[in-house]
Amino acid sequence: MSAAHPTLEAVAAHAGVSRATVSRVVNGTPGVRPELREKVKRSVAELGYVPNSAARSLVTRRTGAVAVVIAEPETRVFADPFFARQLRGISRELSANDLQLLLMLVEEEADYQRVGRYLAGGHVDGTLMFSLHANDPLRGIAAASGLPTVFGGRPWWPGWEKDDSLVYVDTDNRDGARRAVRHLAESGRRRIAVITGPLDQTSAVDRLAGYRDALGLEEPDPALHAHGDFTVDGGARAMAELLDRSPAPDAVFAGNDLMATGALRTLRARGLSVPEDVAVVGYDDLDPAAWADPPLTTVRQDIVHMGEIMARLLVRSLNDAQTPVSSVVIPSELVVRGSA
Amino acid sequence: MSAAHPTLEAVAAHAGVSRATVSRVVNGTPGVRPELREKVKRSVAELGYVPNSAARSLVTRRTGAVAVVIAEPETRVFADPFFARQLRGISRELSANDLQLLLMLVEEEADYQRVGRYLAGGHVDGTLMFSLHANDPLRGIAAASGLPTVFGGRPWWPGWEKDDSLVYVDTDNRDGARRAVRHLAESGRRRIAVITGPLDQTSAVDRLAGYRDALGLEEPDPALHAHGDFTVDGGARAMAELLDRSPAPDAVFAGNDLMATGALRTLRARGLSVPEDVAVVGYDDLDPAAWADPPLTTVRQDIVHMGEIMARLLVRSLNDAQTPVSSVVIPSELVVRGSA
DNA sequence: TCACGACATGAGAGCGCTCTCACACCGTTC
DNA sequence: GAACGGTGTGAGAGCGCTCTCATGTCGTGA
Repeated sequence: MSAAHPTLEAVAAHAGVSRATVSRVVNGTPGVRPELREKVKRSVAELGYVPNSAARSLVTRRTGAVAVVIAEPETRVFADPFFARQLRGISRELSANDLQLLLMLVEEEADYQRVGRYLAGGHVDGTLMFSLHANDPLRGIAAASGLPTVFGGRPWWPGWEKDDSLVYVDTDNRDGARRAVRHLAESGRRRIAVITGPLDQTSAVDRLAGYRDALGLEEPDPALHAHGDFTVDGGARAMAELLDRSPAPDAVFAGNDLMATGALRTLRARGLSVPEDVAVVGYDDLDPAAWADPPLTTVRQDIVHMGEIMARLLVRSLNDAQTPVSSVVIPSELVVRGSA
Repeated sequence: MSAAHPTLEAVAAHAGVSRATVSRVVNGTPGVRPELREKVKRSVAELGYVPNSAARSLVTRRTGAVAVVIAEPETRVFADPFFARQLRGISRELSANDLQLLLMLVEEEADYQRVGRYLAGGHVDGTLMFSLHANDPLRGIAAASGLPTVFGGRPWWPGWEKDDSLVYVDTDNRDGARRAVRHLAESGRRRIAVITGPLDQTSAVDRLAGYRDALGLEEPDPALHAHGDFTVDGGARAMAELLDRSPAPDAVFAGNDLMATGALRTLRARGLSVPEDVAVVGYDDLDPAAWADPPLTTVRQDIVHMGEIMARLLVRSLNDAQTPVSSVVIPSELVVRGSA
């Protein structure tokens, strides 16, 4: 066993060449005689040389790291494996490009400051940001840092449409909702209700828009519209409200699977059968959707792929800052099971 | 607005002191006159100075980063928010100590090599590792890197008990299982079956041991023992097997909530009622456990806290390499709901 | 044979920081 | 008044790397 951490210098001495040549070989820079290149490579292997990233990034001004910032209330992150999937895709793509994934979870006000300072400090080459709420400070932080940034999910703040520096990756919530509701309509349902998520999140808004599209409505019928908050309990409560109004719905489109699960619970408690009395469609295709009784008809989105695309866009703008990249919307797909 | 990234030198010039003094102030080293200290601090604020971490770690040999390595098949990571919770706890504790969280997800053989090289390269100060399977190469990689390491979940390989360099944090699976099964026995159940997870994972093994403890058994009755694989379908299948044998069980302890959910499904399909005909207890207290019908009696473990403890142990050994830290086992708690 | 360009290699500066060491200055003691 | 220790500050080396530039070597054409 040789020294713990041999330096470029040591490899150079071992191979009988200069530091510069070893550097060229290690970095794959052309212009080194093949035989010399081989010799150096052997020395590298023999000594177990690993470049010191601190020294490298000190001179290159590149860190080889990307920050993934997730600003989410506990509930959302815990209730579904959304971020785990997302991270999986991101991780794959980043490591394929020799980039490290620096995870920053934001919970409280102070965390925003910490993240802001960190990003502005130039410790990473770019960032991937998740925040589902309107007017989240993350946008400002990203802008202040001057770092290439890709958002997960369409962000939302006044005038975002005009901001062409904004790059995001989102699933096609509107189209997915459209498909789900159209499916209900086509199977003969006439009084299709909707349970919406928090309307300060674009996903909830877009899904409601898809519902309106499918039914050709300017505004949903107030009697057929209830608010959940993307939680099981919220869905159960919303379903109860809907049943207490008239006309009673013969179908429900829930803004996500959690709320659909809650709706199922209420329906069961009221002695109504699904899908005979009331058809139910969810959104997200979480694992529990398939375990539900009856199994949920829902909308699937390829979340892992969404993560991959985010990372890919970022990598592209990292490698070529000139050519701007544009946002991507991933298609959604209806999964028909027993509930509708 | 001043230069994008002012250096120590610039701050020194601005404050009219030497680089060394600024460094002392920035790092909180004592031995600087209070008035000078204030002056320097003002300059730092005014110029928006942020230390360059590359330069710093080049000389200190400290990176200020910790790698979190997760080697898990997709299924586990996706099916439950276990790691999301874990990461939450880890993230909190690390950022409280000004350490960065570097996430490395291992999926295939090649990833192990990549991680091994990276860790050996001295890019991080320590590692937190997750791997539930026997003989996972992670242990070797950790050892080879020479980095302080804390494992999540008790690892398992030949002779691990004698390896006192090993530090892990785990929940008390054995005791949790004991409580769960004792609860079944105390409510008058006589034929308590067990559905086990993959027995190459310590959590599955320990939960089985707890089952034996509670019943005072050397080995479980083969007729009352079935294998799931920690999945819903596995649990459903195992439950069917158990019901086809005799004597039919009047209670089931499932090694996790997923399998318990599957068991519930089979019982419902067979027209058996829970808990009247068969009582069911799960493990983990995932969110879907509470949504099940009937809601699952299960065992809760404080996963966020587990993450915090892992990070805390690592931080401690980072700050004081002399004093060894010892493993920690987090208590588990029975949550009684409708299913048993 | 000589001038020339193409190509391969080495020398050396410098990235921004920490840390050791030398030095200056002060108050104390004999 | 000289010697002393304590304290605060600055000078400067050096961490391991990249990258520019100078230098050396070769093949080609006149």
